[in-house]
Amino acid sequence: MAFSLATWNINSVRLREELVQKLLREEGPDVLCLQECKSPVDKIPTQGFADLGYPYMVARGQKGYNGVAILSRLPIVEAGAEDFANLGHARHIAGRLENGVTVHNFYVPAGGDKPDREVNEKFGQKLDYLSEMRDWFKAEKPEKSILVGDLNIAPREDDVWDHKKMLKIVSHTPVEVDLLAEVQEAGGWADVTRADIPEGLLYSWWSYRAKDWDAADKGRRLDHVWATGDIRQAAHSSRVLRAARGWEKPSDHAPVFATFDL
DNA sequence: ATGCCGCACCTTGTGCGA
Repeated sequence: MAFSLATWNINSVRLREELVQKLLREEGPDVLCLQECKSPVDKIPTQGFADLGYPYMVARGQKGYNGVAILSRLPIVEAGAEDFANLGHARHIAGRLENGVTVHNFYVPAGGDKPDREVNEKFGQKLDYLSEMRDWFKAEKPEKSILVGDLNIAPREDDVWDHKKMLKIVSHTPVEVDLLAEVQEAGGWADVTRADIPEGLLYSWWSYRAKDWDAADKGRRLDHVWATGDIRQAAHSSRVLRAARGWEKPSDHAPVFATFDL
């Protein structure tokens, strides 16, 4: 069975209900993982999604901030949710498909402005969150699993518009990039997007503050699709739907897609 | 160094995103 999957930081699922529906109608991924829903679970507008053929959802939510959801055409059973670093935030949900594949959907803390945990508590929380992800996957030894989400780190030089300028900017500092590599190593995760698209600049986020995001193209690749080693070869057809960043009242993130033959 | 934009809410300012 082949199934397609997308991950998208939606920046309010209620405000952008119609954009989610547009994506489901026009692109039709079998599974759509959303981050920054900014909604309690019982206020997520599920009816319209169900009407489009997506009756299954597992989610974690809270009022105003964070929030993750997995929408699916395929039956999905909840496999769990973790609260790494004990932040009390809705940043992770995992679900299992009937083919035995587990999907982990993450919204890693952004980390604030200054990359120094002595003066910026949020940066410390980001590092702690990643460390606990690493330790958890090291113990868990995930198999037949996909990890997606807004990891809020652009690891490679060609994942940012200017590597040297970004070295002290949160999301591309060496300490974050190294920790993300440790998470990857601990879970045996492969970067599906970069296996499919190994060369060249590739972004999934462009700031709202840039006047002309498309022409300036000062982006970062913050949104990721990973797979465990046992299924990494089944992945193909990765792409970033850059056009979605140009939709009316857009999210500042574009959806990232992959297909798995399993 | 700051502001730029845009979200939700304890809403006409504030905290957060990154």
